[in-house]
Amino acid sequence: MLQQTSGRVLNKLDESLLVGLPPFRRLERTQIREILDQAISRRAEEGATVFSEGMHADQFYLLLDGYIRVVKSTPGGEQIIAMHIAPGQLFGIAPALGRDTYPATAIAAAETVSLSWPVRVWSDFTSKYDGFATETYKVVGERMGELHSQLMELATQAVEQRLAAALLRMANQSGRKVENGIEIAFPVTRQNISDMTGTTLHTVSRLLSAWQKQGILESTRRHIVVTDPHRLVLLSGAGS
Amino acid sequence: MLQQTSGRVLNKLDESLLVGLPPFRRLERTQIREILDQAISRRAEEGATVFSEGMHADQFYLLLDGYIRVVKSTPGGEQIIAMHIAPGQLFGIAPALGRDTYPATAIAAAETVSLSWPVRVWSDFTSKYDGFATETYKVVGERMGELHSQLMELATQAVEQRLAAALLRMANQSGRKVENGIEIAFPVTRQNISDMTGTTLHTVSRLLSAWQKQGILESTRRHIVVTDPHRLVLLSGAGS
DNA sequence: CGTTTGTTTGAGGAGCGTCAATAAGTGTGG
DNA sequence: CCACACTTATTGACGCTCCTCAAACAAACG
Repeated sequence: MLQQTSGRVLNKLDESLLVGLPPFRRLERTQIREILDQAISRRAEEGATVFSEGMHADQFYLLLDGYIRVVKSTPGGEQIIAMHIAPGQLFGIAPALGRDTYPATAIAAAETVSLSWPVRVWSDFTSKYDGFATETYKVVGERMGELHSQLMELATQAVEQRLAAALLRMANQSGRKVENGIEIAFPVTRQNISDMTGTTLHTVSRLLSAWQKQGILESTRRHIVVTDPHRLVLLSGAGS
Repeated sequence: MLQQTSGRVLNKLDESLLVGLPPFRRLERTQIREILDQAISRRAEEGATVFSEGMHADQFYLLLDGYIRVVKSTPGGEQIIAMHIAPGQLFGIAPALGRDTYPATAIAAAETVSLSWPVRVWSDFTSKYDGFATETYKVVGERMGELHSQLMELATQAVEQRLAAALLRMANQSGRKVENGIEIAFPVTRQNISDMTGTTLHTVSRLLSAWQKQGILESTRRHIVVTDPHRLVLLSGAGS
C-alpha cells in the first residue's frame, strides 16, 4: 500500500556519494557540497512509482542505490519496459530534453534510494558546474543509442535473439558476479522480460526452460543467473 | 555514380532562409548573418549519402529543402529507417548528444539542399545564441519521443497497425495537400516502408493493395496519396 | 492454510515471412 | 524510337513462429 517513502535532508548527506560519478566528475568538493545541500533524498519500496508518465516534471533524480524500471504504457493498456537505470545514473531528466512532463513512468525494480533536485536548479547546474552539461548530454546520447539498438532488434530479429539480447543487456548493465555466473541484480519476472522484448510471458518461460536445460542459465522465481554468457551472445545473433 | 554534390558559400546566402526556424527564432538579423557566413551549402541527389553511420562527425546540418532518410544497418546487413527529416530541421547533430561519430546514416530521399557547419562552432552557437541550445534540446527530446513511440508500436502492435501508423506519420510530417487527399512528399518504395515497420515488402504490397481497393489510399510506383486518413487512424489502433 | 502472484507446459491455429513467378514501369544506348 | 536491362510492384502457395487459450502447479504472504 505504501506507494513511496519520501525523505528530507535529515542528516547532512555525505559528499562521497557524488564524487566520481560522471556528471560530477570534474567538480571540487565545495561544489559537490553545494549540490548536495540542495538535494532531497528519498527511499522507494520495490514496486513503488517514483514518477509517472505525463506528470509535470518538477524534479530530476540521481539513483544512489537499487534499480529503476522505465515503463511506458500504450493507449491499449499494454506496457513496455524501455530500460533499466543502474546506481549512479541520472533519471527523470526531462529538462535536458526541453520537456516539462516526464516521458515515461519510473518504478523501483528493487528498493531504491535516490537524490532529487527541483528542475528549477537545472539551468544553474548546467551553466555553473563544469562538465555537468556535457556529461548529461552524453547520457542522453547513450540512451538514444540504446533506443536505436532496441528498435533494430525489434524490427529485424526473432524472439529468441531479442530475448538473449535483453538478458545480456541486464547482465552487463546490472549484473553481479556470483559463484556460477552473472546474476541479474534485481528481481525480474517472465512477464517483465516479455515487456522488454515485445513477446509473451509464455514464450519467455518456454525459452528460459529450454536454456536452463542446456546449461546456459539458471532461474528461480524472479531471479536469473546467466551461467554461460558466451552461448547467449551467440544466440543473440551478434556473434558471427 | 555521383555520390554527392558539395558546394561552397558561392553567393551570399539569404537571411530569410533561417528566419523563423525554431533554432534561430529568437535571433537578431545580424546574428543570423554571422551564422550564415559560417555555413556552407550543399546539394545532394536523390539516393546520395550525406554522411554515414560511424563516420567522424565533423559537420552538423540544417535541411533547407528535400527530405532526408535516417537509416541504421544491422550487423546482419539488414537496414531500418529510423525517421525522416523535413525541411527546416537540424540533423546530424552528434555534438548535441556528446558524440563524435554519427549514430546513423543520412540519405537524401529526394533531391536536397542543406546547410552545414563544422562541429567546432557548436559550442559557440549554444553559448552565444539565445534559445539555440534550448530549441535543439527540444528537438532531441522530440526525436526521443518518436523513438519511444516506434518502439512501443513494434513491441505491441500487429503489422497492419504499424503500417497504418507509419503512413500517417509520413503524411503528417511531410505530406502536402492534393486534390484527392494527402500526398507523401518524397518517393517511397514498398521496400522502404517495410524497412520502417519491420516487415517485408510483400506484406506491405498486399496491405496497400487491399487499402487501395477500399479507397483508403492511392498509390503508384514510389508514390502514395492517402485519400482517407481517418480510416487509417482507425486501422492504426490509436482510435478508440 | 487460503489467497495471490509467478511459472510451466500443452494444444491449436493465425499471422506473416519465405519462396517463386510474373508484370509493370523507368532509364539507357544504339 | 525501339530493345534491353533494371528496378519496383503484385500475387499465390506454403509453412514456421509465436500468440492465444487453457489448465495445473509452485512459491510467497498474511
